[in-house]
Amino acid sequence: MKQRIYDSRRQEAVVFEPRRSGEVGMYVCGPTVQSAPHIGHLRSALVYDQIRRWLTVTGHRVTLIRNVTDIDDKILDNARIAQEAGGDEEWWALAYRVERDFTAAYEAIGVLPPSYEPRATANIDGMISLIERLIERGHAYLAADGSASVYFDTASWPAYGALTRQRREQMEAAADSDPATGAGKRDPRDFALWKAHRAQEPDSASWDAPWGRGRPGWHIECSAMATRYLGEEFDIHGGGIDLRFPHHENELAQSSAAGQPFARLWIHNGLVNTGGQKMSKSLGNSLFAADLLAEARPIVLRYFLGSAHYRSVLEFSPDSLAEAETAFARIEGFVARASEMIGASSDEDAAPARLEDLPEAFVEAMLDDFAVPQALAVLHTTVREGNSALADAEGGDPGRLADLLSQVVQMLRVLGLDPRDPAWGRGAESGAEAAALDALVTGLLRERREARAARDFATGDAIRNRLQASGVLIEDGPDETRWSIA
RNA sequence: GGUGGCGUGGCCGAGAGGCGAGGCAGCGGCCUGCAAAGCCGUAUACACGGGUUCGAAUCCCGUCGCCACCUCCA
Repeated sequence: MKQRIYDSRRQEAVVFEPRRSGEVGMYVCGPTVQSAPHIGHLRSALVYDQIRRWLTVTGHRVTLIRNVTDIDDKILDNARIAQEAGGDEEWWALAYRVERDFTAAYEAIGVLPPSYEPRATANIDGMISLIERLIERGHAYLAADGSASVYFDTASWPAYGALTRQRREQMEAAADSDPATGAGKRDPRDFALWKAHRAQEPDSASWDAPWGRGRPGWHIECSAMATRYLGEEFDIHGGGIDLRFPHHENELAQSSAAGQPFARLWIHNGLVNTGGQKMSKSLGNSLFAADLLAEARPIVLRYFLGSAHYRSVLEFSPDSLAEAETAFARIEGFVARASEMIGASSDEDAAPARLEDLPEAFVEAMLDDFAVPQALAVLHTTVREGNSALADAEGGDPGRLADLLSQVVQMLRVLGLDPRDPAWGRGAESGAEAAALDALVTGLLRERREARAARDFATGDAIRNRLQASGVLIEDGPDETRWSIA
């Protein structure tokens, strides 16, 4: 069975054939680093992380480029507002600080670093060449007001609207979001490729160009960087569904008008809703990464974000993370108990996921447009079988248990959810603290065992309650009592 | 006005012509001194009305409701 991917340009699932067999070039729209990362950014990054991991497992060498847009109106605005309030942070310092927040949040939930993360400000020359090419070809023009602004001429490009199946004539004639730089446009649907420098903006936010000093418009940076790192034609372009228009439409228009085939396949991930409503800055219902990470373990947050198909809306409710915690803890519980029972080796821990070790149903789900929720169903079913095998392991088949454990761990690894992966940090305590805690708990459990042996259940239960109150959960097994931190 | 999506059991969430994915919560049971964990069992679910079909949650027509995008968005 071949990999199928839903191409949101063609609006249908297609069999994925990379340009070069065994290699995939993938460009994903990263954040505009203007303010703190929220759950939507995490979901988006996670979606492409899982796709990238899966394509790697199925034998592709994936080059993943995820940009950082570190120059735009909002960044300048936010820096200016903060400065007016007495701050002294430059726009570029703000952008860099926010970029680090993003990196930290991505890393927290186990998103692997892309192959490269180009910054817009480091690719101005590529954007300038692209704009020159568009001017030469008659698809861009200098602003009529004599400023250095340059606009894409949508009327000159009949295919404009191809990505989102909209006809130019029927598009709402929206006023330019920024009248100051929107001046000199021939048509309200034209978009800025280059924004002339304005006196009130810092000099550090402008660059020289053949038509005058200024800074790049939004959209052009992605065209330039995708081409630079992946070539004029590449396999997959991804991003949030809200970027489909105008951002991706404009990328496609300017790149193809410049004579480049550009992306062969477009992937768009769904957004996160709260209370049935889109979460966004303007609605003030943002769920920030920092708050979520304070509320739930990172691995649980990752599990939650993968619980809906990547193209579906993911509904976040106040109970979501607690529910995810319960569900994921069940998987972890099995992995822990089964590992103890059969004593999994550390060699096995380190082994990368292998296609042939995965259940067929899991593989089929992933091949069918990365159907992670279906893959999770296979995972849960395997865990249940594993727990059954564990329950009668005494007189049962240890080989079967080992096999099921291996399958579960392999699936978790593919999804980036292996609780034994050192990336998750195995708890915060140092070795000495862990040893001290272990000694204390073990001592209490010994006292409890003695009390219970003497049928003094009141004392035994009191010890259990005390441990539970401290966040230590205990489970009585046939021979010994396991304990874990809640 | 244009473009696209959605409506599945208490909740989340897959599926897309024929065996009721999976998770959370609930209920009954097993295990346990009691728990916890785990296992087993447990639901006349597909917005509404028509139609096509031997058979429709799935396809077609219509209706209602919700959401997103149309130059700030992941």
